[in-house]
Formats: sequence, structure tokens, C-alpha cells
Amino acid sequence: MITFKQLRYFEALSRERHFGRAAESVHVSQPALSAQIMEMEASLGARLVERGRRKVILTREGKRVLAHARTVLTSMAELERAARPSSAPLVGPLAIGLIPTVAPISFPGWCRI
Amino acid sequence: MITFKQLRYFEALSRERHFGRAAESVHVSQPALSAQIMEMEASLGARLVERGRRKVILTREGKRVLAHARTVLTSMAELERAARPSSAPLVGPLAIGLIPTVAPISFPGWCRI
DNA sequence: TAAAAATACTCCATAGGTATTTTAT
DNA sequence: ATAAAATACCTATGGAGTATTTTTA
Repeated sequence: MITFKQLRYFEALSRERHFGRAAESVHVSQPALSAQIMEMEASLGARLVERGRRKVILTREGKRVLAHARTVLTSMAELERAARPSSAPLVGPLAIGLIPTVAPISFPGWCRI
Repeated sequence: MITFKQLRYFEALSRERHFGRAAESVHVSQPALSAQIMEMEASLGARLVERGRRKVILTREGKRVLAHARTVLTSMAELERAARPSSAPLVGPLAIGLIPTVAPISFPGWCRI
């Protein structure tokens, strides 16, 4: 099963193009990140990156997966924002009270006495 | 940290409106699902559902989170499809060959002899 | 008071760390 | 030859199950 963690690690890997630096950027050890990438490849049944001495390059599938991974990560961030009570849409009727002496001056033509 | 599992469990809960049935629908025990929902609420810092004797109803935040959860789950499904080598975009020129005797009949007005 | 969710507890799977080996240029 | 990724091995966290208690309409 794919996990968010794997998507984050994979995104870091595609950004850094280097297992060691990618691991560092997500604050885990290189073997930990490596294991998750391998696990992810196993889950998806596809090789995502080509490992080379001086190059870590995404495969065709890797590129496509990366695009979707970013979408998922973004959606996830939005989900977390949506959970904040402060982000409430505040949709509904709004009544504003005004004292009669001020209303005609503040909102001329709009106040109901 | 929010996980995919939690999103799946939460989606099931909003669908079933019942912890027991939701757990059954995702093939885990009721306490397991309950724990993940609580864990998710703790991670988000917001109550997602109101627990009642005959009713499990989503809170305002729960409804908003649900919408995003579905987006994430859908994106994730698309990611898995994208990993399949067969799902290559197949973009590029396509040439179709036809024998001269059939072409004018199959594609009248479109064939180049 | 009865159906439903939460808690207690135990177990096991797995993610992560350190040390080391293998690989590819 | 050397930088970099994979493997080995160990530990600990936490997710899941069963049994039970607490809650609420």
C-alpha cells in the first residue's frame, strides 16, 4: 500500500536527484528513504528511478507518478487547511445592528428604521 | 501525521455513518477504525464527527475535510494508474496504412492515394 | 437499558537507525 | 578507486485484534 510518507520521500528524491541528500531533506537516514522508494516501486509494480553513479533519473513512469504525487501532496495540504475552524466559509445571513441616530448617516439609503 | 488509511477509514465512516459498519466495510475491527479516526482528529486538531446514540454526523470541519479526502483518494487512484506502463500517454503522430482498393470505401473523402 | 463507541491490553509488523557490503563509473 | 545505493541486523513504535467498559438516547 502506497503511503504519504513514500510520496514525500519520492518527491524529495526527484528534487534532489540523490538518495543521501533526499534523505537528509526529509530528516531520515539514507537506507530508510531507499527502503521506502523500493517499497513504493514494489507496490506500484514499476521502477520509478534509474540508479547510477552520478545520476538518479526518473523513468517514464517515475515522471508521471511524480506529477500525481505532487497533486496528492498539495491536496493533502489543502485538507489540513480545511480542518482549521478559522477557514470556515462563513456563509449565511448576517444581521448588523445600528442605533437609529447613526444608521441614516453611515448607510444612507440602506438602513431600515 | 495524517495517513491514507485514515482518509479511507474516514470516508467509510461518512458513508456508513456508523463506526461498526464503516469498520466492516474497510475490513478492520471497530476499535481499530475508531482509534484511527481519533488519531486523525488529534492530528488535524479538530473534531470531525459528532458521536450520538443513533447518529454519527459530520461536523462543519468534517464536511470540509471529507471533500478534500475524496479528492486525495481520487488523485491517489490516478497515481496508481499512472504507474502502469500501459497507461503511457501515447502522444505523437499516428500513421494508418490501407490497401488502395479498400481505402476509398472505408474513408471516402479522407484517403490520400 | 440496549446499541454503539471508547478503553485496556497484548501481539506483531514494519519503519528507522547504525554498520557494512555491493555496485557502477 | 570511490562515491553512492543496497543489505543486514536490531530496536521501538504503533496499528490491529479480543475482551471489556463507558456512554447516550
